Amino acid sequence: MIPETKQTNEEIIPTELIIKKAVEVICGKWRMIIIHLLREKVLRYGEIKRGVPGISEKVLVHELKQLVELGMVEKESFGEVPPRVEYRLTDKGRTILPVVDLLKEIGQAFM
Amino acid sequence: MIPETKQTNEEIIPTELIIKKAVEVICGKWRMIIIHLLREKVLRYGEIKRGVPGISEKVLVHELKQLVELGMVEKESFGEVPPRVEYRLTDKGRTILPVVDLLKEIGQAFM
DNA sequence: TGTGTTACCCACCAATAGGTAAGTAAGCAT
DNA sequence: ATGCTTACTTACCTATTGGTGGGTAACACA
Repeated sequence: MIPETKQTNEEIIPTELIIKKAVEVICGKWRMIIIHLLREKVLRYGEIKRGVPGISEKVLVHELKQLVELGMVEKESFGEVPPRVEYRLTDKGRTILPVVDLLKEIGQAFM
Repeated sequence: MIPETKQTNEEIIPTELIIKKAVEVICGKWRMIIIHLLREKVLRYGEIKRGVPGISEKVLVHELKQLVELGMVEKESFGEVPPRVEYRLTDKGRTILPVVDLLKEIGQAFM
């Protein structure tokens, strides 16, 4: 059982740790749905909320914060009142769109 | 926002529900690691346990049960003492190997 | 003055996931 | 008799996740 993953001139991280991290990143009841929503459009907070029916405000705010922290989403606040805040996928966020697509394929088989 | 997924002559399931189900199926701290372990070998319970360091017995047993229920893993008990039990990936289980591979690629970027 | 708007925050609660440590069955070797 | 082996089970506990229902800022408009 030898770690298979190489990083040029850097430490070698065992596959299981990498998978664990990736699972951390993509999991959560709503996260992939939010990413999927943001796939083609820049959306305001309220638009995301309406696009993810069933999610609570607390969780949506928390998810968006984490997605920003992870570098997957960018937040832009315009200093207006009432407030206007826009969220858009970053390039890093786009790297997980293939996962979303795979999930769409695979999910069918388990319905 | 029109549901994009068609099933010939069957009900149309909204994309978000499919993604949600898929996330349910693949999530859990250890599940993808177990699947990855079983990728090329049929393994006994104890071998899996040693291959997933850190997992508790309770959780491992529970995960294996769920994977069997989901049809992703097959369990074979030989009526021996001390017991011998083998676990192997099913074809259905193999359908999520592409997800594991994607996770391996993506996980890197978030380490 | 009062109401609506929007994107939040907060205190509290419930459900689920995961961890710990002990025990069990049944046979074999000592 | 005793202990070793293996694949579990059980009771109990903690941590994380998610949900509920309220509040707030700051301005525009009636």
